[in-house]
Amino acid sequence: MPIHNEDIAAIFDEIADLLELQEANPFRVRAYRNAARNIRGMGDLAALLAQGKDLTELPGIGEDLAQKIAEILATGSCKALKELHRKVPAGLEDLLALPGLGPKRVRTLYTELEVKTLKQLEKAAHAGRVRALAGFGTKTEQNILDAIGAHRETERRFLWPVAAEYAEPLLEYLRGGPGVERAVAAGSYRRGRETVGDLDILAIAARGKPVMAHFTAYDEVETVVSQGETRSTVILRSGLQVDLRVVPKESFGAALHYFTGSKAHNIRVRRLGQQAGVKINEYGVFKGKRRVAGDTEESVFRAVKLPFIAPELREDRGEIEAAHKKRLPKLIERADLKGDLHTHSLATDGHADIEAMARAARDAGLSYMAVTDHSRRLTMVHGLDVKRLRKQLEEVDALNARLKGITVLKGIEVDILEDGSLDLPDEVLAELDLVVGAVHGQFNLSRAKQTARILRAMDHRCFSILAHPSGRLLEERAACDLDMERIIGHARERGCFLELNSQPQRLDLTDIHCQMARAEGVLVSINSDGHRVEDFGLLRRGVNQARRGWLEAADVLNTRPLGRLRKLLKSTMG
DNA sequence: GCCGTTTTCGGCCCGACTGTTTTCAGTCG
Repeated sequence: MPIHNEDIAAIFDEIADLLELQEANPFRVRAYRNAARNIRGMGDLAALLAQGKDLTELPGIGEDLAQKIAEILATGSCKALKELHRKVPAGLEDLLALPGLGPKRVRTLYTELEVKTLKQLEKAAHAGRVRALAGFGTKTEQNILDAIGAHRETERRFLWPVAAEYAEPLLEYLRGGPGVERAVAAGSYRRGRETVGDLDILAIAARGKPVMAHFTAYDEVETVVSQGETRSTVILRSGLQVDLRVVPKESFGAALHYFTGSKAHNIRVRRLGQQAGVKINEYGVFKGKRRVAGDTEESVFRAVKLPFIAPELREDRGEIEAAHKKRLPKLIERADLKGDLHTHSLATDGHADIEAMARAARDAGLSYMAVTDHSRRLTMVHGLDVKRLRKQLEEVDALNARLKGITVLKGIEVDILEDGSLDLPDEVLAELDLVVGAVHGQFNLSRAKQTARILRAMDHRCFSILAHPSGRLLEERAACDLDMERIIGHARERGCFLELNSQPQRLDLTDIHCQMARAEGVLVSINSDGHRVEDFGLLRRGVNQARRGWLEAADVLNTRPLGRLRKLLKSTMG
């Protein structure tokens, strides 16, 4: 069984939980958590180890953890974890997942009430036995019951555009609040993550109290979780949690930096501050008691001798080191895109004809658009067979003769069949400007088979772009088990391209895979996969993901003007 | 358990809110 980074990270997190319950040295606990977090953002550890790489060179991994990683990769498990499980009752660590319960309280619950499971905890709380414990009270007891209830409804994350639907009106509302000078979204929303767990909003006002009263009075607020003068938390009817922090104007930059995160990035920057002899918090940068910076984010970075780092990069994935070396990427912007290489029309499952799509693409500032309808295998959407595809090609010729300011390219989103062959014969594929290949079924093949399937498809002499490579649908369907390193390497050898699909549920490639593609020199195509005229607006989401993946305009295929693009495509078409 | 332009020991990011207290511990982000 292949061991993934996530498996190792999960074991380290579990060890951290169990150590906490034993009241181990908190810094030791943190070391495990840091390692788990770092591992989630790294290249495949199994492959690194197989290459003979010294794991202690990785950040947060020393002798001990390197040895544990090797052990997990070899055996799938870890003796230290089993050892801990012998000392801590099974299931106890699950209680830590309840908000409001940390290691101290869970331990008390166990030693005083012999509570080991959620069910036992619920029973004890109902019986009023929790409130009697030292340090607990009736309020805490009720909070525990509420938390158990909320825990049953599985944690929900919101796709970024969904979060935006709640965030933007709320920001407008807050801007109209008493004494509010500014209100902006920070957190993972500002970093442009694929999904947002809760919304962090930062407001500038001289006095916090009236702003908080205004905030909690918002008519979509269902629950006020906490309310202070500088920080409050509410839950909206939609289930979205919103944290609002209010700071004075001179603290805006420091607060924006701090609340934008990520946590890992912040810790790095604060540590740099310590080394430079300053203290960084959300109110500013301080030398002793004197504020030396903090009105803008730039001033905070300057205080630790760094250039401005774009929010999308702030994940502690090398941005600090790159900034030090003045090697930060000049991130791609939406205006850099010259075309879109994956769209649909009425011929299959699109909602507009090719002409309407082309006009919309032109209105979106693009100068070319490939129509890439589905192939015959997808009978559900009336996929194109050879005859219908040839008819579409004639239609495109006629359209190009007529349309000004936009060129329609001839393409297909051809199904990659289970054995890696393509769903249409070579002769017709060879008549196209580009062939976009995609997997639409048999997502559950083994890693070896799925990878081989895609490699074989890429070997086809007409293959241009691999669309939505992992097949994942956020919050719905997991990614296929794929060896992305091999696929990216193969794309480089073959001279073909990988898609970053801009549909909010896909955003596939991931940010990390974009970074890998860039490192290998494989161009990424940012496509809308548009099915309706409005869908060209989604390209912003794709560009955002590309920025999170460190891509510059030069790393993206469809930033090329049409002539250059045609040459690149031709080189893939045997 | 990790780490090092204060280096092999002694640090490890920092502040706010809640609920319990009556000056603070626990938890969270």
